Amino acid sequence: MPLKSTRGSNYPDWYQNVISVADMAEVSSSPGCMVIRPWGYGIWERIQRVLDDKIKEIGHENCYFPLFIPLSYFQKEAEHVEGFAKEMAIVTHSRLTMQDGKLTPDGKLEEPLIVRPTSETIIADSFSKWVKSYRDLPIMINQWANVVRWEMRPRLFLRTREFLWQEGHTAHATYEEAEKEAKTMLDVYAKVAQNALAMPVIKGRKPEHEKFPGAVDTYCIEAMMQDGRALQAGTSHFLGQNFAKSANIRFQNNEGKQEYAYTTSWGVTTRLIGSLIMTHADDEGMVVPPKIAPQQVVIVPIIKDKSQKEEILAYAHKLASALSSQIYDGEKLRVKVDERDKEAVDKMWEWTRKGAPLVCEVGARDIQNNGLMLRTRNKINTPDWKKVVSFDNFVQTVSERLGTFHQELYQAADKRLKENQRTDIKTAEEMQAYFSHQNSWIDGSEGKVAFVRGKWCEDPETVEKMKEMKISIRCIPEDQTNEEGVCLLTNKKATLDVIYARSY
RNA sequence: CGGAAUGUAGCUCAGCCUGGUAGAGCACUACGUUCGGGACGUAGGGGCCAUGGGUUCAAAUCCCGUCAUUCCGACCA
Repeated sequence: MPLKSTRGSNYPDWYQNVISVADMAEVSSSPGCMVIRPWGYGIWERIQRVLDDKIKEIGHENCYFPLFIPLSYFQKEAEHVEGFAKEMAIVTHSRLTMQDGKLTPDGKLEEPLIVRPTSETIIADSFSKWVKSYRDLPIMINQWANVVRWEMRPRLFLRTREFLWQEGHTAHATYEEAEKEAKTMLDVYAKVAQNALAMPVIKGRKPEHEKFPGAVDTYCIEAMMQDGRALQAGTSHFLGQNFAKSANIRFQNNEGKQEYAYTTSWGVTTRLIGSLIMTHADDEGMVVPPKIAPQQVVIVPIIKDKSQKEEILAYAHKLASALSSQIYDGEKLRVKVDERDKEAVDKMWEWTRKGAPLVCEVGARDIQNNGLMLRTRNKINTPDWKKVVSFDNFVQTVSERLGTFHQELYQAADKRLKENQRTDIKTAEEMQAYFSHQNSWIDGSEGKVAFVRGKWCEDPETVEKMKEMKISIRCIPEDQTNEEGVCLLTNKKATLDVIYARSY
């Protein structure tokens, strides 16, 4: 029995269904916010672990900055404040008092505090104190935190008022070094997306009108969702000297002269979990890539007769312990025996909907044969879904099976990305015709909309045109052909290659 | 923040038009039958009908306000 809504019947509803049946998150009673449930948070913890290791490998250190930022800090960088002004949560009072039987805010603050939507301004303030000499540079820090942006139309994982992220901030002595840092971090994001999340991405740079407020250059990775929309899965900004000048991050160079530092910032958010769902989930629920699955193998005991319970559980634990000593992706396998007092089938389907990669059923028959019944999540509804495997064979091959699982997820997503990225659209008229369709599940049939790779002339008038077509330039990809062609919005001569799409 | 729709049990919804103080299915609990099956039977628990006000002898039902959710738009990771 598939979900209430499928990808084909109602894509947005399907997305919410997956989150709900997989117990990943729910809408909170606190408006616009989400509760991230253990299975969803477990995935986030795995992503954190993988990414945190990479961030530290490069030489960044974790630290923590305040949640509250004085209002005046935002006034220092004009572009920055303009970009965020419309979506800020502002603390104006410090206590409640009872007035006419109603709790009323009282103790008005001298200066209102902003609940951080991002921390460039407050971190730049610290950087200015930390940096005196070129010998103090570079500064390379990162923080795992929550941020608040007052969204008017929330969607679980994709757009909520509060979300979790990692934000890295660095300061460097030279333009080149800072720019290289921004690009290095983009590479890290792309690799983590591909290697851990099994999600292929397109690396590129944002056009001028899509840049982060206050940035010189914004780099990004863009992924293709199953309805052909683009989702920005990570972003890295080269901030030039903009924030250094507004916060006075200056240092003395080796010639004794004062110079402004060059800064960067980069981040990924819990939105990645949304992208994971729309990359891998199917009409039966979630499918979690093994490297970030909280449980990679779940063992469900089949107990028909209570007298067999002890023996079957002992066998299940023997299997779990044998599997746990196996190594996949440099770590011991994460294995769970589901001992809850529930029907075995119910448990099996629950793990299917949650998307645990491998589910093993073990019962009396398996003890007899020294085997197990293996269900491989991504093969659901195919002949390879259910297989009887011997105990020893499974223990020996489990890491390889998880590796294959990851590969298959990646290949399916990569195939979708390649097959739905049109490069044969050559005129503004063809472009209009292509984007005349609504986005819907790209199931290989005709009339589907996804990405178009083509030319852009950079004229300001194209921005309005794209708004009308409800599309945007997702990025200017790294691999430019440098051949002259025709702009897909104006038919004017153009050489810049861009990715056009609708987006989340 | 603009437009539309919706708000009744944990979930999906009926009841509202034509006022008379609550229903179904699923889920949950117990017992039983089954079960490597996305079961079945019997019994049971659970709702001051989003919220505040108004009309009325009487409001889930009619009227007004507020809040929330979903979809569309603007904005955004």
